[in-house]
Amino acid sequence: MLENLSRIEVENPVDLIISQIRDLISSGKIKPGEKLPPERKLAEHFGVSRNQVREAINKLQIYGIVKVQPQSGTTVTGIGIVAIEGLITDILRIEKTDFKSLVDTRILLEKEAARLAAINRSNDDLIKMNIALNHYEGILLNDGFAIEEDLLFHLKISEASKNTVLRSLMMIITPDILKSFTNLKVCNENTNKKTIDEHRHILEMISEKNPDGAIEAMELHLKDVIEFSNK
Amino acid sequence: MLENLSRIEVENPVDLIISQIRDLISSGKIKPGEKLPPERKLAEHFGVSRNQVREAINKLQIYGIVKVQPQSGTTVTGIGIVAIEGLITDILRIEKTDFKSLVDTRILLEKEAARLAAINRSNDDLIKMNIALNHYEGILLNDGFAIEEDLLFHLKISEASKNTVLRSLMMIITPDILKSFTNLKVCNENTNKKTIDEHRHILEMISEKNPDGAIEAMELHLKDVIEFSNK
DNA sequence: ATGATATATTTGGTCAACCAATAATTGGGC
DNA sequence: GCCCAATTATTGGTTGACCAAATATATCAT
Repeated sequence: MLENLSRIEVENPVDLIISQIRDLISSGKIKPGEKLPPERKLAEHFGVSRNQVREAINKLQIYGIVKVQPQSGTTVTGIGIVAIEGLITDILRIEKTDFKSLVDTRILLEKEAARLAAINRSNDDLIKMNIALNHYEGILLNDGFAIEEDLLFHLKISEASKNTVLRSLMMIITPDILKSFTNLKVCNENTNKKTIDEHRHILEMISEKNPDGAIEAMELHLKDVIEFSNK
Repeated sequence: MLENLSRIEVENPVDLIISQIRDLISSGKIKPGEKLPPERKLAEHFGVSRNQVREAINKLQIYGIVKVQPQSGTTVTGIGIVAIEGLITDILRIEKTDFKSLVDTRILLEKEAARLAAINRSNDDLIKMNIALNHYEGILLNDGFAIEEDLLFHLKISEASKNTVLRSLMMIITPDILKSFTNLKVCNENTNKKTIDEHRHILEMISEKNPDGAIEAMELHLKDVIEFSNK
């Protein structure tokens, strides 16, 4: 009964440090290409432990804002100035990404993935997609919902597209899609039979190496989601 | 003279630990929702320090594979099973992204961004894009190259599209684009005047709220890059 | 004065010990 | 026998000290 009360969200000290460093960069005190102050100085300046500074720098490194060179220093990447423009704040409150943006972008990627898969798929890809699809159907008919397995099938399509970047991007947004769908309860039980047919149709088009047909099939499949996101 | 010799790339121990944990999950020894063994046990089992395990878990957390609960334990999230399928291996060899995939995907995103920007751009967006464009031209005419500023202009377009996810994805691939361009020396000085005109044309189309025109202009602008990636 | 070499300092990386909050256990009271 | 509180053990978080490599400085021979 208590889990729906507003959760007291204590601001993570590491995120605060990230913000501080972000300010250092965006205010122009440190320009791209220049070195960040050493971890010890930063720790002293912010009045925190060095490990927390290290953790913050680690995150910044993962996002590509800075590059650490062992035994030398941490430099602000040239692209940092690009990412700083808004990426970090996005990461800190990633839940604010609106649902429509997510769906629209997903559709953009999915259609292209289906098109490329129809062109580039190997026989091995076909087998893998089939396995994923059968697995999805099995779970769906038993439990009534199988969002994860659904998305897994879609990921196999992006794999078959042979475009590694497209696939990576699909993987990046997949968790968010899953989260949103679960939260908003998009899945609808009485559409199960329909979605299975749609999936089979997509796979068929890819199998036949029909790019336009694949796009069309994917468009049809995602139509419900589009409508849901538009309301 | 030595800096171009093949650098001996020692596999990062933290990445190795990530692989190990990935295996623990994907092999089914730990299922979504279940707890990961405590950090101390993992450290002992892998024969490494606890800090390294913590760092690995940190990364997994950033990518949403696991969720750490202080003083309680680290649980594998539901989405893990999807992400585990390949996301981690992507993290480990992110540099293997091939150039063609990168360019193709970029074009897909850029065209959609231009289209949406032509529909959704505010007057404020126009001002920002203009500033970015002028800044780009200034640097270009002085130094002869301004890839970063170029990409900054493109990012402003994705901002004007008002699709936050699309913008985030653009930001994610931007560093890789920059890296590839620098490595392959795609930029060509005698095309400077041309690219400036192309940029102005794109901005014009967005300003006029002409989606199709914006797509076309962007296509034209990226034509050189497409040709370069196809050879 | 200049150059190379040896030393000292600074750097990020690593580690083991400690802290506070939580979960599990145990003991007592009803 | 059952339930609740006090205690103990376990958890992730934090800290300061130490390490090896890279850099800056000083020293000395030329």
